[in-house]
Order: sequence, then structure tokens, then C-alpha cells
Amino acid sequence: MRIGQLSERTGTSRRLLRYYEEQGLILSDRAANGYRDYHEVTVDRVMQIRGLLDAGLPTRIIKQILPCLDQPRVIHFPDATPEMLATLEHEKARMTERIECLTRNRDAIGEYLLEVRARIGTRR
Amino acid sequence: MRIGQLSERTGTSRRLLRYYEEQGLILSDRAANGYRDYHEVTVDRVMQIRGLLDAGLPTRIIKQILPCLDQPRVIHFPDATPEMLATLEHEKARMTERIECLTRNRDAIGEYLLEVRARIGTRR
DNA sequence: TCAAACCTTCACACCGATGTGAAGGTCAAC
DNA sequence: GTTGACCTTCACATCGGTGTGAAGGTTTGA
Repeated sequence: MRIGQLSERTGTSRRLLRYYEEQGLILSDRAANGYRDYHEVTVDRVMQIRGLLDAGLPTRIIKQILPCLDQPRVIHFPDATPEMLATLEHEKARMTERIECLTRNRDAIGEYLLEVRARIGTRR
Repeated sequence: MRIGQLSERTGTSRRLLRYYEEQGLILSDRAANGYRDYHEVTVDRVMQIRGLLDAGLPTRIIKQILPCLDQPRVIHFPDATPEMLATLEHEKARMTERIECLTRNRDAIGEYLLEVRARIGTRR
């Protein structure tokens, strides 16, 4: 599929799709005329990238995480250096911290909303 | 406490503390000489802000969330307009999405690491 | 009284993610 | 064959979070 369709299906501007490619997050074949040609699977990949970006990860880190997300799993052995494994472990821990922070604060919002609505319910 | 101590205790540059204040995320009293004077509770507040920023929330949203985090809970009724409640509900949902995205991807990293280490364990 | 270590405001600069537009090539349909 | 909708690259712009440094005031301690 071409960039316009990928853009539409992922809700991501063409500009950003080219940017993600430049950053090594997605790949494209090229048609004879130079147009980018994307695999079907790229749709999911872009969604994953969007989610991680939205969750605060920079493209540099996302790029390192992506090999973990292939399904079925393919181990790229050149990537599996001890440093890379340590980086992944570290990022995994940071993600857990983020999850805990988000969960705590989301739950606090939930309780706040409950209480506000309870008070409104009593016409105060 | 003054800005230097707050900076040290939160691991946040003075520059950023002033920025957060400018964005309405924290408050300070002023001493007679113009120096900022922070409440003890500001330490936790700053940590919360850092966590949320790191999790991808912009200061604009964090500012709206902060009233939910007071302990014990204080309902600021002027803030509790229907629009604000809708905004909070919306942000709560977005936070849940982020949590799910981070959890999925973190778990995928975990499985990848397990598999890589298993293979290394078998000297392959 | 002087130096060091604070503090103030202001301004310019960077970086990453993103928008926008120019200048031009390709292709499908009329 | 011209029009319109696509695509290409390139470049400049914006925005939010952050660093840095200038120019100057305050406090503390030798």
C-alpha cells in the first residue's frame, strides 16, 4: 500500500510516516517510480509506535524495543549483545515505573470523580 | 524551603521549577527579599509532575489533573464544571490506554528477554 | 569588607515531534 | 493532453520541555 492509504488507516500524517522511516522505525519498499510501498503489517507497527510515543518514549528507544515485538518472535542475534539486553532490561523497568505512576494518578482521578459526583448527587 | 533545596530534593533543575510555576503547576510564597519559599508538600508535588511528564502528559493536562491529587481530598467547586469533569474523564481514559500500551509492550520485552536468555543458556 | 553561594529576571538556544509549503514527477480519467 | 490526485525531496517553522548564561541583588561567614 502507498503512503496515503497507510496515513489514512493509521491516522498519521504522511510527514510523520516519512519521519518514522527516517528514524528507522518502519521500512518501505519502493515502486519503480519511487513511491513508497508498505506491507500490510506496517499498519500495526505504526499504531504501536504511536502508542509508545504517546506514552513518552522517544523514537530512539522505540527503535530498540521494536525487535521484541515481532510475532512470531525472531531473535536478531547481532542485536542481542549484553549491552542491548541491559538496555532492554532498563527500559522495561522504566516502563513499569511509568505504568505505576499512571495507574496511581488515574485511580486518584477516578476517586475524585466519584466523590464530586456523589456531592452533586446530594444537590450540594 | 528555597529553590535550591527543592531542586536538590527532587532532582529537578531550578530552571524547571520556575518553569513549572510559570505553567501553574506549583506555587511558592515569596520571602521579603523576593526569594521563592516552598511548602514541604511541594516535594511530592514535583515528583508527581515529573512522573506524569515522563509518561507523556503535557503540563496543560497535568495542571488540570493536579486538583484530584490533594490528600485529604479537597473539592474545588469552581473547577468542578461539567466540562472539567468531562475533560478529567477523557484524560482518565487516555491514561488507561497508555497503561495498556505500556503493559503490552513491556510484557513483550519481558518475553523476548526470557527467550534470548534461554537460547544463550543452551550455548547457541 | 570581601568572597562564595545563594537568589532574581530575562533571553537566547537546543532537541524531538510535528506542520506546512515549495518545486517537481506520476498516473488515472475525462 | 490536460486536470487533479497522488507521490517525491527539501527546507523552514512551531511548540513544549530543557539548558545556559548574563546582569544583578542578598546572605553568610572568614
